[in-house]
Amino acid sequence: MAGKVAARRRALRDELINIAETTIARDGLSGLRARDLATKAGCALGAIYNVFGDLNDLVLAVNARTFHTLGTDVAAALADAPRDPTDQLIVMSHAYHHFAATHHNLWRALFDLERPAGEAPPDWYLAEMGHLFSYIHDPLAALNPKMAPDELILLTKALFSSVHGIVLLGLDDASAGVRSDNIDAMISLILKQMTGTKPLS
Amino acid sequence: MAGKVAARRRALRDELINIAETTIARDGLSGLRARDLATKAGCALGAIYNVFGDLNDLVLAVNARTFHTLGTDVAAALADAPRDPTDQLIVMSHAYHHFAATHHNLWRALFDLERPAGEAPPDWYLAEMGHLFSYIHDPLAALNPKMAPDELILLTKALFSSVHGIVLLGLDDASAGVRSDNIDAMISLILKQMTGTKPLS
DNA sequence: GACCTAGAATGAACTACGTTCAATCAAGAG
DNA sequence: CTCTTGATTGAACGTAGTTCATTCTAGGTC
Repeated sequence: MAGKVAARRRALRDELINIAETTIARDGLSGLRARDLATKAGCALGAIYNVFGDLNDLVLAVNARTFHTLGTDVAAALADAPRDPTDQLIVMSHAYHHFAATHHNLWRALFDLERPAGEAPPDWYLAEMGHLFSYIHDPLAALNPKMAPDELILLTKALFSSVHGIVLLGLDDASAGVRSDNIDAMISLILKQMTGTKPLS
Repeated sequence: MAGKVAARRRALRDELINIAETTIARDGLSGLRARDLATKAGCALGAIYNVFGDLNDLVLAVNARTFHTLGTDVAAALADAPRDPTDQLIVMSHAYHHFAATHHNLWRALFDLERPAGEAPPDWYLAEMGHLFSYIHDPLAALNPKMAPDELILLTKALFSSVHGIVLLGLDDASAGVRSDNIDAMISLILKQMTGTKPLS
């Protein structure tokens, strides 16, 4: 039977990604150990390196999945959001926060995995990032019809980064024991200020 | 001579912090190696552990210094900034960006050093953070005289987090080879939008 | 079905860490 | 000078990721 080897390789690949995903979700990126992985997958230690160049490559595969799910979640939130652009931005940002909070370790792995200096991010990363940006871009364009395209792109990126920063530091506080139900409140506050809506008193 | 030992210990402590600082600045947090440290300091490997509990404690000491310098820089920028609150926020944010860009690895170490889960940040961290927040708080209070104190605190934190996020992702791009002179532009854009100033066309 | 071969699978071994601790050394008291 | 105490030392330990000589096996050939 031709292709049996290739099939096993693919099966092991998926298995390893699954195990790595649950391990990172439970113990964080630094909880991922090659030997544990091999034990859990029922394969030899070296087998991991037949399928992935190194553990970083494996984490990259997990990250691709995570990022895709994140994109799907945000898109779903946008789909049944109100027509109002400001509301759309808020709903998406809350979805981003919700994803980061419920998959904290997986979400952190997206940004904690250190890329070799000066190396470009993988294509799928840029593609998923592009999706997220386009979701944000359109409501912003509706809100600022007269803004120059260049500036609109800058604003899109700035707004994403802002929400990301709020979620990042907010969840950091949360994991240090500081109560932080107010991440959503901060997001709404910023977005309403930025889109010209008056705060709700 | 009493106290000679204690003096040597203090000297070694400072020496180790200095070496760790330049090492992290050059090679990043992950470039810090206990054996290199001992060699450079001309002391035994174990001597490090007479002075610091572990390498994390040493990095914490470096971070205290870094954070203090950061606070000083931002305060200096605020000192010779215009009276206009929006301008003050922009000038401080640019100073934050400038510090992060010129001391990238040291700045990253502030946030990359992983704290044991659920453990509170050290006091000096909270104190320095408090300083930064108070610098931001006052101009914001001037801009929003009618805002409730609670909401103002939330806005302060949200604004800091936003600028932090913009700088973080912007420098990430920069270190991946993407041109990013526009970090300052994004900061100004966000702050002007948020404080109600119309963008400069 | 027996044989052969390419390349996959294996896991002991290697390197590189942080950290420890039994052995060593030196400072100051008597 | 000797003794004692506690600082100092660095070889050794534990735990990582990664490698590669060896073993095994799938699948083609006669």
